[in-house]
Amino acid sequence: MKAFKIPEATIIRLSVYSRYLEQAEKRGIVTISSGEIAEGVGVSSAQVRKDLAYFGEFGTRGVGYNVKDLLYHTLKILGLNDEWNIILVGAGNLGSALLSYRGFRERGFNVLGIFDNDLTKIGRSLVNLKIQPPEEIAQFVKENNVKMAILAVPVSVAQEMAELLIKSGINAILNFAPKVLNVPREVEVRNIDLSVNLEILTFHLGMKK
Amino acid sequence: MKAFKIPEATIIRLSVYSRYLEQAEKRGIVTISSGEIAEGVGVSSAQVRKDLAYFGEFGTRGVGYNVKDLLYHTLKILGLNDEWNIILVGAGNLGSALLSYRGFRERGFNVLGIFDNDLTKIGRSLVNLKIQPPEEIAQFVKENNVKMAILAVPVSVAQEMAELLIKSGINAILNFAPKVLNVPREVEVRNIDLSVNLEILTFHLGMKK
DNA sequence: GACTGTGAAGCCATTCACAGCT
DNA sequence: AGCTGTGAATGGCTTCACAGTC
Repeated sequence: MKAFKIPEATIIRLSVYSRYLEQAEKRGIVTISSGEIAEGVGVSSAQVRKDLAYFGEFGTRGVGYNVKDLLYHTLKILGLNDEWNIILVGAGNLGSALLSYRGFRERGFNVLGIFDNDLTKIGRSLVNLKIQPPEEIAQFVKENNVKMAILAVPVSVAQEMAELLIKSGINAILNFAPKVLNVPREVEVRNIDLSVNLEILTFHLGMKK
Repeated sequence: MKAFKIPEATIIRLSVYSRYLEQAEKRGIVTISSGEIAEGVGVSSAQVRKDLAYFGEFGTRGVGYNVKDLLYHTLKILGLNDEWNIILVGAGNLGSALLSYRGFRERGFNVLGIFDNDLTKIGRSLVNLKIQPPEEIAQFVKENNVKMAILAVPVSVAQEMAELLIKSGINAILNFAPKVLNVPREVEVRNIDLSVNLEILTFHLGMKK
């Protein structure tokens, strides 16, 4: 169970399997094969089995996997059996949208606080939450057991805000600023770079001519 | 169509190098080494050289790369020497935010049209653009030379909208719906799955205990 | 001396193929 | 007979190390 090095790609797929299993459970499916999961999420069945094998033996040979059971295990592996309190830093367009993104709520992520250093925004409310100044982050994080933050600020202040977050006790950041954040090794960072994703598409379009 | 098989990871990094070079050029830097680029974007210098080598020889041994020249080449490789007209499908929270995201504009992407199938939204304006019904997509795409679309709709209509886009002549889609889209092989799709990214973080946080 | 470009080596992830269960 | 779990083979990306150039 405590496997050593697990490919990042495996974790990504595990998250996708997990959501697929949720749907399958809702549709009342009791047993599912690696082939059916594979079909549903667009990978090979060997890939599904290999990915799951990093964490244990969840299936029955000749039969398949019990949907409910496998869903439970994938959620547990991903750390989703409990809910997560998160904060949002940056109340601009992107931040506001993320706040009302239903997908987070559905997977157990609660945005409890919003922070922005724009004085004109502080005190205003966004979806029932008052925008607070960055100085409040440290206390808020302690009081509300927050481990993760979504960073949706301009590049110019991204590094500075990341450092403030880390000093405040945050140890995982989902960063939307198109900039490589410099953080201590023990802090987890995932970057979502919107332009890069469009540029990969233009690259491929260019190749086709 | 020249290069053989170029790793997706190389394209992603190329996009990052490109933006880094833009900054370097703005700061007036004329020559730059693979080591400096590497340092700036958080990869190894060998990686930088290898990535660039897929596309040609852009540097001078013993000297480094000319910033302006290399920037030009990276933009060209990515297909960014021209601007791109794109459309947005889905005028919900996420769609609205993406519309006002400055990063797209800065890299030459113009959102020219917004479409949504919510009748209460149609006709309303978002950042100077009138929201149009999906039936208009086909004509709009033809008239405005649109090749790419951003898809920010609920999972329930994502596949259907993707098919409409493809029928309308779109051949690259940036998909935000957490669902695997079924599309013909010649259509390029990139998925940005916000929840998956948070879940990778929770996985890693779980591992640390 | 400094830095690029690149074959070779090393490493990691995916696919194959089949033994092992039910 | 059907499907999982997994060692072995394959394929692909990254790192190494150095020859080549300025």
